[in-house]
Amino acid sequence: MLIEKELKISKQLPECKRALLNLLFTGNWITDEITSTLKPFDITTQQFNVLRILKGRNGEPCSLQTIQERMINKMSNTTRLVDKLIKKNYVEREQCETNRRKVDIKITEDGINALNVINDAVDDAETKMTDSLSENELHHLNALLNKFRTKTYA
Amino acid sequence: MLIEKELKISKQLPECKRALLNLLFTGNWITDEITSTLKPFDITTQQFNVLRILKGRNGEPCSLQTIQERMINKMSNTTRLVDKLIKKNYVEREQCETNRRKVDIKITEDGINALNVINDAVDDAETKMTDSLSENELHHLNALLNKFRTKTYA
DNA sequence: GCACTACATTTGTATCAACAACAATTGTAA
DNA sequence: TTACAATTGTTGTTGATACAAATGTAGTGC
Repeated sequence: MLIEKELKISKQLPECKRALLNLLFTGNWITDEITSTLKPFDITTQQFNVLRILKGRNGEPCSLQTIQERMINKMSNTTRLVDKLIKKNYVEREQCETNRRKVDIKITEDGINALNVINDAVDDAETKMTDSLSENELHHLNALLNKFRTKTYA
Repeated sequence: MLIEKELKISKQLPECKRALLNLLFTGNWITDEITSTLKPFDITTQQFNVLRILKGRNGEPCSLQTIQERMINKMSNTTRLVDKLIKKNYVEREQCETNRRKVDIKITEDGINALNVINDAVDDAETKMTDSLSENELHHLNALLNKFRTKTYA
């Protein structure tokens, strides 16, 4: 659907403004879909994200800083986000031995199990969300987005 | 830049997951840019958005519901968002005469003046942000995004 | 007019996020 | 080995946000 129609904008926008609105709107759309997919599992998208990052490291612990770097939305307080996951017994925290400023965060068995279950639901949702584009179109979209974020220096 | 590199993901993702990450990441990137553009003007992106919506109506008042429909991210509490704008003297609120359940929100002179100034800054930022893509590529991107959001029913 | 439902907005509450101040640790260099 | 700067994480405060319940208004059938 045309973004102008979606947001009930009467006049036609220049292509660049339209692209920005379209990106923001589509991003929110995806966020909403994933949020509601995760709702039954009582976990937020950010918490889910952290679990995925930790699992991606195959048991290797991860500092808060490393987690933050890899998050889709860089947030200002990873400490408290991890606190939530500790309360749920999905991750463990301990002081890093080689650099005592750091904290090692590790995913627990419980966390891995939970993540496996949740991942199935999310995979489903993700597949459905990208249904309308062909593999080729998705590839093209990715290329455009990567290029989009390229900073051009004058 | 490749999204895998941006988020330091070691393995290659399937195209569909990559597209979703890419969209979310790019959306956040845009939000961050606009947020920092607006910061000196002491206004949030959502408040700015509401002002733009109201100005787009050329003086015609607008109910809360109408505003909500047209916002990029549908939020749960437009009342308090408008409260903030009233405090700043950018908008006025009065009960709608024809339907007293509704409230008419109108942008004030102050609001229009502020918006004009802010718009210049935002236009600049928006132009810079879309610099890396050609008009043609932007058009293509828009087409893909519109298609992306098409729901396919089985 | 009265009960009933739908609608539009507001309010209460709990949670979440941004920002800044702080503390602890490490690295470096006189 | 002391001094100073940089890194890493935590905590307090304040404001924003989501969700649910409540309020007030309109329309509809009787």
